[in-house]
Amino acid sequence: MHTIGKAAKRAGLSVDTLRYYEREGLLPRPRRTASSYRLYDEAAIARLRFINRAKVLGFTLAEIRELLQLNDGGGERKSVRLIARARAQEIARKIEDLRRMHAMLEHLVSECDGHGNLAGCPIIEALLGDDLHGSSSECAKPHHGR
Amino acid sequence: MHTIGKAAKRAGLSVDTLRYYEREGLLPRPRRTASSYRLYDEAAIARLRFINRAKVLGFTLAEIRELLQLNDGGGERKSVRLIARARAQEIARKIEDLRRMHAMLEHLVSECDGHGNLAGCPIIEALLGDDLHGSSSECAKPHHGR
DNA sequence: CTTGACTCTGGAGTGGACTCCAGGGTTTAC
DNA sequence: GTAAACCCTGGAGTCCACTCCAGAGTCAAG
Repeated sequence: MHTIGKAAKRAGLSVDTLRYYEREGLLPRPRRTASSYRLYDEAAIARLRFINRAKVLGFTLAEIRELLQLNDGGGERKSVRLIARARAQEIARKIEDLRRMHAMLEHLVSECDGHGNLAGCPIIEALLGDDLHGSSSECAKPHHGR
Repeated sequence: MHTIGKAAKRAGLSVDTLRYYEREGLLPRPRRTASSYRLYDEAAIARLRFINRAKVLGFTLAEIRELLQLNDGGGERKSVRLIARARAQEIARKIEDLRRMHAMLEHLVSECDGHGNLAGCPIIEALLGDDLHGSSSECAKPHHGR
């Protein structure tokens, strides 16, 4: 049994974060000592690690809560798979957005020799003008959310 | 000369956003009518478009302010180029992070047939277990910032 | 017995980029 | 003339995932 500080250390999180997760319903209310110190067992720490891993994969806390509820309530694989797939698709979209941005920036940087004042600087020109990357218009606003 | 609503529409922003940008110093204080309605000319609208384009490229408002100040103050190409390059590098890093996440998720999803209850679901297993993607350990936390 | 490290609670603050509100005044269309 | 649609200001609220705080209690080492 670990007090909050040790549990936090073992899970790689901060004490405040553990209490926050508890408030947010990602962790069940833990057992307490007589002096109302929280006590965490190995299962609780495994749960914290689960949360951490899912965060690394880019899940939001809301999704993680969903995953945990599925797990706690004996949900179905189908649901978990769906969440993971949605996440993967969102990430793929985001990557596409970023790749477009990156291409435009690289293009602009490559066109700019970095000498002289701003008059005629291709980067500024591009920002001022009507076209951002030469000609075509597949330049959409990035998708929002996360 | 446009009042704020029309200027906002032409720039593809909201009225509130225009006032916000003014407060934040991205826009100079505009001329006013006798009844203190803001008036925007074409130059102001061009500036708004500039801001919008830069946002599409993923610049933060702070960077955009910097870019605008450079432009207003007759800065040097070198500085602009530097900002753009830094931005491009950040984006490249972010793309790498997302790619890693995506690969892991896709792997997990492909391993899950989507049938049955959660016992033995590879996605849940991966989140619970000690390894996230088979074996190696190149799975770092995503870089933070933006 | 004291010091320092730990824990508790409830609540406030952070940042980035807005977005919304109340409580007014103004302009335009019919 | 009146209703709708616009504009003004200052300030508060939003989202997310924390992070920090004050003020108080508890525990382990020396």
